[in-house]
Amino acid sequence: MSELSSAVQDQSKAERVYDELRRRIRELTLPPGAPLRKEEIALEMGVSRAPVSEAIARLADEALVDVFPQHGSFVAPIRAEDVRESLLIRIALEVEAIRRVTQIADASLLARLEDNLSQQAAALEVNDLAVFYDLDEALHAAIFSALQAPRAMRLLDAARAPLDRPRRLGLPEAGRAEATYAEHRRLVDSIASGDAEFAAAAMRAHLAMVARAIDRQLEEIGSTKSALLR
Amino acid sequence: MSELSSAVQDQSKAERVYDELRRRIRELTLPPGAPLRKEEIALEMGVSRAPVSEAIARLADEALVDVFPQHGSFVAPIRAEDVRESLLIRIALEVEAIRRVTQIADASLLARLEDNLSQQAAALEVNDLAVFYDLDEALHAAIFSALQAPRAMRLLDAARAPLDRPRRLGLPEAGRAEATYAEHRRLVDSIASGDAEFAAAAMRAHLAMVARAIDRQLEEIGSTKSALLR
DNA sequence: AGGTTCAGTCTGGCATGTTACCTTCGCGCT
DNA sequence: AGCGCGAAGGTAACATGCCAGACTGAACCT
Repeated sequence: MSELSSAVQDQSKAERVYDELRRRIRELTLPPGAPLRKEEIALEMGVSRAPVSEAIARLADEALVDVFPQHGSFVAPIRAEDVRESLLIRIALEVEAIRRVTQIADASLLARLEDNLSQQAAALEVNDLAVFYDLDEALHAAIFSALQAPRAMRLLDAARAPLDRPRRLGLPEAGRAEATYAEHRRLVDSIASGDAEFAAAAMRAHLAMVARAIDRQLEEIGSTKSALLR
Repeated sequence: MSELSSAVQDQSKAERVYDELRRRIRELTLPPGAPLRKEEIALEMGVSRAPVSEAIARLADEALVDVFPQHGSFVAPIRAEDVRESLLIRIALEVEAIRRVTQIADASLLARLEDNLSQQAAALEVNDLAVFYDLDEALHAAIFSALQAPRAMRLLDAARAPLDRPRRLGLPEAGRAEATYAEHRRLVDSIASGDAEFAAAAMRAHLAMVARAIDRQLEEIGSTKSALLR
């Protein structure tokens, strides 16, 4: 048995459980409020309760899970305050990041960003929103990765997770993807310009639009599926 | 027995171990490179290895501890890259925070900030740098706490921890405390002005000075106590 | 003598048993 | 019938035992 599992074990079991649970929560396969029974999860994933506990502890850090000691662990409801706070963190990190990246951007980075933008345009052409969103995430990640700041990038990723759920719950808005593309276009152009203040303003404007979209989605969710909120 | 321990146990054992280890690492009681033997720590703190493991995992998240699987856990060396990244995170969060706080600051907050500044002046008067630094931290915390963003505040706290060690290791610089006080004075004034851009610039300037001071300390340490760095 | 292999020892990761606590539900008391 | 109280079930937190991988050092081979 161990020969097979060791082949997969480039990451620890706790890490695998963490990744899997996180994915399910972000995709709403595990909906807000769902109980996380450690025993059950351990059984399903073929591990013991210990790595499951560690995974849940990490998810609790990211506000994706609520742990009530001696009572139970549950997928966290979508709390407006958590979403606001995640946005604050995201804005802080991404605005500072683009400021710095603008000053160190080289041709190779700009080429990668342009390539991503082309793919975004192609995805829009065929109206594939799932791919478009992946590219959206990839663009932001590409900008950030130029900083060589893995820990900060992890924080950004953690901050983005709670923002995924309202987006997936709400209906896609007509024209929003096209508007997003235009904002991304401006982001890349502003990086190419080399003007940090200009780039920061572009990022801030972009994320303000993201914030407004999420607000509308929260409202939409609140009026129909309030059970998921609290 | 349980009556006594339950009285203390407003926080879990894992949390107590975490707090204690973190304190020792920040104060350099546990110097960079020191091995963290779980068994030993568990024995000393009167708990089992499980909560110690959880504490160490959390410290590894904050880059205060390096874990080498199947080999050992050690207090992380002071890595220039970690310090740089922590500063990036700190600047990002604090600049964004002061922008927002400036827009929502009320008289009560300003009064608290002014009170803190008075105490800073008093501490400088009697040349008590330890108290001055506590007040420094408290001032930043007071600004941030106005945001009602506990998770972001935790991130900020985590980002500050790696910056403590170079400061404590290096010699205090003549006049630096006085200069810091002046920068703090400008920070509070800029918040009172209500101009978010101005306040952000003041915070950025302040943290740039902090960064330069830390850089000098890193250099000083590097030339004399390089064992602690790598 | 130098290099290599292999056993010993130490470590963290994981499995599993135990404990203490919180919730709930049902029984008994008023 | 209503209300309080206590027992039971379920949970996270913790204790403890076990295992596999990584370094170390010594013996052996070249």
